[in-house]
Amino acid sequence: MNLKQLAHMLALSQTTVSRALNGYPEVNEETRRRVMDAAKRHGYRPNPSARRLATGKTGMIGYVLPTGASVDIDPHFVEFLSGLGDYARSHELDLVLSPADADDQETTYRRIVANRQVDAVYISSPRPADRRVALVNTLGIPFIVHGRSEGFDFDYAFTDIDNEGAFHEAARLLIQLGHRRLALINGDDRETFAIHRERGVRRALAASGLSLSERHVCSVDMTEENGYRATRRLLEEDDAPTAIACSSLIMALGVVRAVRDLGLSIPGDVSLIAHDDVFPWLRPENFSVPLSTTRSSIRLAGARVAERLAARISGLEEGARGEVWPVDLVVRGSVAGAPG
Amino acid sequence: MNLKQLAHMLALSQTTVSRALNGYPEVNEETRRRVMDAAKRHGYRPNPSARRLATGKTGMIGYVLPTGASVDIDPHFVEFLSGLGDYARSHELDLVLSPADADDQETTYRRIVANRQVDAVYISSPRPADRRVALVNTLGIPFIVHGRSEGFDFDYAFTDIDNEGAFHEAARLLIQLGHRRLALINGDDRETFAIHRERGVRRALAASGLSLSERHVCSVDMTEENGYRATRRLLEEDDAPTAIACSSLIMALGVVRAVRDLGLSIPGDVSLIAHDDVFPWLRPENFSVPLSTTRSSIRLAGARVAERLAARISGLEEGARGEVWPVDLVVRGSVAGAPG
DNA sequence: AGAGTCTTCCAAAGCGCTTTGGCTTTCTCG
DNA sequence: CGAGAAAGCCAAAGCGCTTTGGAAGACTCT
Repeated sequence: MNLKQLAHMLALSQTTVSRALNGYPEVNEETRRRVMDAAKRHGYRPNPSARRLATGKTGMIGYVLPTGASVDIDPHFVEFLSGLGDYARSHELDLVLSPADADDQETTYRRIVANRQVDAVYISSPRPADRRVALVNTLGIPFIVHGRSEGFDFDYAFTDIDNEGAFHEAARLLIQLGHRRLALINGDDRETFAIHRERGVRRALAASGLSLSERHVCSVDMTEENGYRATRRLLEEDDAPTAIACSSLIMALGVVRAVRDLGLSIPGDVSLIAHDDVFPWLRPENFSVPLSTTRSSIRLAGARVAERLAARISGLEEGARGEVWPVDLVVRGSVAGAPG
Repeated sequence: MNLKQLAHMLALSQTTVSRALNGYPEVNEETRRRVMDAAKRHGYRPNPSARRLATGKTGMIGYVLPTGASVDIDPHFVEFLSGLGDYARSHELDLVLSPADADDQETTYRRIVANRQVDAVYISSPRPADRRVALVNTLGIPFIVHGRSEGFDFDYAFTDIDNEGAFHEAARLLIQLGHRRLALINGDDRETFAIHRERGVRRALAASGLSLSERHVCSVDMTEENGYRATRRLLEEDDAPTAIACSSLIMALGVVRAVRDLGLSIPGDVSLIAHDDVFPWLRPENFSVPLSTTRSSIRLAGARVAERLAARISGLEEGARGEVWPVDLVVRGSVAGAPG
């Protein structure tokens, strides 16, 4: 059942039927009702390919997925996706993932924009002066950045959490508890979130006349194993830290294992605070020693990004508004006063 | 730059240019070269929307993503996606995720097929007599099932791993080590994979005249917490099992924690084997006691599914061939002879 | 009653590609 | 040398929708 047939059986022109269906004002309400009714009764659904060709609108939002044998997609991604999908569903938006060589995403961005394959895109895990952000900005497609980039001469729309504030608070708490030597086990420090977290820790330390030793901060892929290794290295030094801030729950698993392997205990010998993106399958309160966290649901962020993308597509949202969500500091058993 | 312009500047018809570009035989090789060359030089890329409208081909593969506030997407999904994306990239295929109410996916399947939104779909986590499989089969769109359904009067194409064989081997090993009371901490037993795993364990036990107590098998969402709870419950009983088979590494984390909380040890008091889908961020060899596993890379499965979908789209693969991959049994420190 | 204004609808022109059917031109071969 | 076949190209008709530019009729107002 296509528009032509529907129009014919209603003895109307395609124009009128199309307009009736799309809510244009220049059609009699009575006629509109008739059309709507017939459309529903015959299960008419406009062909999206045709509509796309005519309007350029796709009803899809895009994401360029970095791939490659050595590229691991974060488990965070799936949780973000849950939120995004949940919102997208309610607005009949689909999500198209365009896999790209991790080292050449530009080609793919250009392609999906030039081809009008999606109405908007989002960008995640941005770095300072991220080329993707600059690119989509010049390409002129609506977009939202999940996280923040920095150092551009233009503004852009983003949704981020207050990473610096979160880790500042976490560090401040540890310092108040008497810790003097903190360590930070961070994610990839080429990404903005990691930079902000480190900045937060440093700022808290500086406020008390302390500082973060270079040897006490490390930047690694956020796996359990890397958490373990980093912790072993940290705790086997002479001036081992008495408190650790850690950028992910998964790494925290490794931290806990390392501490145990060394015959030490949490929080007796080492206090630990990790960032929790709120995975349903791994909860900080269920760690052997309940884990203190800086908490922010990445799933909610996904929903919010979808919401803003939808708003931008339909023209409800404009401009370069960035929003920064506060992060909860949740104190549990894994922190205590400094030993000695 | 569209076809019309390109044709005009080459002083050829659109027909000829189109044919030259698409490899049709009725065009002079010399002409084809000229066309190809000009196309490349001017960066001509056919407009996919137009091509779609004309041919019905989209260059996209589809997945219906169950969503809802209470629906969690598995971290397995992202790893599968890595593999899928990696292959899809090399074939210029995009993946479209269509979010659907978890309780009404049928509407979405019908929509994406009726609208010709994708060239093929895949289905994951199937159950016996899965309605989605029956549906896409009747809808007539090319598809691959990742996993297996059962109980249809038709055949279909799938890629699965030998879950029954894997857990049969695992159980057999435990039995050989003298264990008599096994337990199975399984995933959702409405899904085929879980049914097959349970069957494998039962078959191994039966072969030695043993059986799996109903109280020793449980079916839960695969979270750390559920692994913990199940293990506590199991080990606090009178006839507590001496060996546990577990359907995921994440649950195994909970198992390990529970065993420790109870003052018991692995493998001294309890042997443990878990299934490992091979996550880069959590490795069984790095558990405090290195974990024995049945191992199969879900990422490779993703790549394989993409490969088969691509083959089906281009007509290279036909028929209802199902393939079942063997699973490695990797023995590490978490298994030992039965205590006592 | 005639001019002007709405209201309501329509024919037709795109959107950019593929594909059908046919028209020249060249080649082949008895 | 002329008929038939093959090669190489083209014009035009879709694909199914939106949107432009009217047109016809109904209504208002002087």
